[in-house]
Order: sequence, then C-alpha cells, then structure tokens
Amino acid sequence: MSKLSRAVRDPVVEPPDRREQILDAATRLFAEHGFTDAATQGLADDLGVGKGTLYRYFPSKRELFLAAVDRVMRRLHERLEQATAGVEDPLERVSLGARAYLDFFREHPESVELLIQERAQFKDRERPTYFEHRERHVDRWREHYRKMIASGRMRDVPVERISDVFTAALYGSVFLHYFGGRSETFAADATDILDVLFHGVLSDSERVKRTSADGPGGT
Amino acid sequence: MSKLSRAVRDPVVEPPDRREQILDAATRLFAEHGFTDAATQGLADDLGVGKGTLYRYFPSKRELFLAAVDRVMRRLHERLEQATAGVEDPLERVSLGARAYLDFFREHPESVELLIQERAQFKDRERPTYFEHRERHVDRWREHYRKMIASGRMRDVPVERISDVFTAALYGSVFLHYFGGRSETFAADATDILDVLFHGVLSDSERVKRTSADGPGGT
DNA sequence: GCGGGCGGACTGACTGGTCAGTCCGTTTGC
DNA sequence: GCAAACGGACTGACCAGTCAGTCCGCCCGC
Repeated sequence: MSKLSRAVRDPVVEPPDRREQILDAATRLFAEHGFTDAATQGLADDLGVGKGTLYRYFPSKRELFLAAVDRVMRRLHERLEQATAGVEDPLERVSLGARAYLDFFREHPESVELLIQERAQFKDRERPTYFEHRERHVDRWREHYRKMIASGRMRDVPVERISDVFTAALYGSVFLHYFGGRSETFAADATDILDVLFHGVLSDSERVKRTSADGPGGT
Repeated sequence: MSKLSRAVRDPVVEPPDRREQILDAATRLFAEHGFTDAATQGLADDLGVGKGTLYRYFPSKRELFLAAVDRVMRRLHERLEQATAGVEDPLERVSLGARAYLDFFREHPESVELLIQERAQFKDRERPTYFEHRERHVDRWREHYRKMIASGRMRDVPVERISDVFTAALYGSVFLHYFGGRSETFAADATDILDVLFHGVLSDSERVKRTSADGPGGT
C-alpha cells in the first residue's frame, strides 16, 4: 500500500527529474566557477550522487554544459512569448519584449554567465546557442517594425538595421550591467533604453506624441 | 663608443622588445585558442624561445594574459584619442569616437576575444579591465553630452543614461558582430547605429536638420 | 505469498593525459 | 671568464571520463 502510493507519487526518482536536477546544479556551478574550473566531481558532490551518474545522463561535460545553455535560451524565449501574449499593438509588443528581455537576465544572472562561458570555451561552434535561438525569432520582430513603418509610426529605415540596433543595445546593456557590478547605476531599465531607441526609430509624428524636445541647435 | 651608444639605443635585445614580442604572440594565441587551451609551451614554440624565458618576463600565465588585455585597452583609448584629436564640435567628436571604436574592434577582432576570455576566466577580478579603462574616460564623453544639452542640441536627458545607452549599443554591436560571424549583415556600421541613437538624443531642432521623418501614427 | 534471481541505476576508485611552473645546465655578449 | 639570459626536460597537481562492482526493486516460479 505505502509501496504502491509511493510508486505513483515518487517512483524512485524518475529519470526526467534527475536530468533536470543535474541541469539545475550544473547551471549554478558553471555560472559560479566557469566551465573549466567547474569540476564534474564537484557537481556530483553538490547533487549527492556519484560522478558516474552524471555520465548516465550526459555523454560528456561539454554536452552537459551545452544542454544547460540551450535550456536557458529556450526559457528566455518562452518568457518573451508570455510577456507579449495577447498584445496586438506592435509598439506595445516591442516595449514589453524589451522589458521582459532585460528582466529575464536580471532575474537570472547565471544565464548571462553561461552565454559568456559558451563563447569563451566553445569557439569551434559554428554559431553560438544565442544566435541559433535569435535567428528563429528575429523575423517576427522585424514584422512588427515593418507594420509600424507601413502605418507611418516609424521612420522608413531598413528593418534589419532597426532590429540589429535594438538587439545590440539590449544585449550590450545586459552584459555591461552584469559585468559592471554596480548594478544600480547602469541603465538596465528598459524605459531608459527604449526612450533613446524609440526616438531614433519613430516617425516625427509618432515622436512628438511622446516627447517634448527642446531648444535649437546647429552643426 | 659603439658600446656606449648601443647601451643607450639598443641594450642587448632590450627587454621591452622581447616583452612586446611575447605580448604580440600571446594576444594572437589567446585569441585563437582561448585562455585555457592556449598552452604556454605553444606560445614558447611560436616565439622560438624556451618556456622558461616567458617566465622571466611574466610571473604567471595569468599575469601575461592580463598584461595583454591591458595593452589592448590602452590601444583602444589611444585610438579614440587620435580619432577625435583637434575636433572641437562635440557632436562631431562623438560620431568620430563611435566610428573609431567600431573600427578598432573590426580591425582587431582578437581584442574582442580577449575581453571575452578575461570575463570568462577571471571572474574573481573586482572589475574587468574594460571597465577600469572605461571609467577613466567616460567623464569626458559625458562632458560633451552636457555641452550639447546646454546648447540645446540634445534633449535634456540625464547624461549618464545617454552614455550608458551609447556604450551598450556600441559594445553590443561589437560583440554581436564578432560572434555572429556573418560580418556583412550585422549593423556594424557606425552610421547606422548613430542614426538610430542620435534621433533619440538630439533635440527636435537639431534632428530636423539631418532627417526627413514621415507619416503619422498613434498609440 | 514467498524466496531467488534478474535488470539496471548508481557508485567512486582509478587511469591516462595534460600543463603550469621550476630549475639547472648551457649559451651569449661583453 | 663571468654574469645574465635562455632552453627545455622534468614534476606535481589536477581532472575528465571509465568500469567493475554494489544495491535495490520487481517479477516469476513454486
């Protein structure tokens, strides 16, 4: 009886769980010590399992690491999806997306570390995980820019340029903020970044609605 | 006589030369293989010297690496200085600076790699080299923004926000461009980035001079 | 029911290989 | 001839990955 209910509720420790547990601990450890300095023995110790067990779930340290990075990126994009779900207005969507992007990395600084580690340690990879994921989603964002240009809400600038600069600003902000340490001071707030970016991207008519510019000037 | 003049001009193979040679080779090697996978033996081989010699100039692999990073950053700032030397107009200075910044990293991709490697391998460092250098120079840039705000050429936005977003966009652009591989497509061109950034930063009056915005829109 | 045995999840000591850093013999320049 | 500079063999630490063995839950034959 107790045996049966146990079998249903807590069957030994079902493998999928174990895999996730390993990924959790690995993410933490890799983020804390870096790929090279994170010893698999330490990971096993953290989990309270034998080292051999790790290799039952992942063929190598490298694959384990990459699985952790991939999971992080999947979660980022899920988060973006959630944040923008049901919102129709493209401008609103972009704002929410940017905010969610920054929030995600602020809430999960270990994700930033993992991206850095991937770039640093696996130079051989044709394309880092970050880009693989970005490429799968960037088109949707560009579509929003196109719509806004069509409706006269954005200046007619190549959408690739818009998305590239947006990405660069957000990406750069995440990294600088994460690196810089002095979290409070670096512009991590989406509002600040969007303020600057939008006023380069929005059409005049859209722009005057949200800003009070001032003074004359000349070159 | 020849001894004397030689002692002054070229004492033996002056250590500074040898030191620079080592740094050159180390920069190349670290950038190519990453810190961990760059073996000091390989470096010695590249240079055609014994491994012991390296340790006559640098106390450890770590110090050697950090010296290389530091040199890179010094060179970047020299380059920025040069690029803007003699130019009075603050707007012009900022443009030239941004351009020089991107050019520098495009011409020296190994510098990007070194910055990544530093962050990845030396998590213990209070502040990465990049920031140490940035902090020594950022005030000057902010001064330009202040001037432009005062003269009505920029919107009255906190200068910290301006410099943070500018830095983020440039920094992000360098990294994305470097990572992304497909160099041609990513907006690495300063003109594109500045176009977007300036129109969020410049005052209306300054803005109308350089853009033709269009169409209406509304939220 | 019940015991024997089967499968497979798990363990951790061990191996093989890698390298940073050392150290002393040698060479070079004066 | 004597420093100072150099070379490169050597060592000690470290660690990913392995594998022979253990342990435990379950199933099957009685």
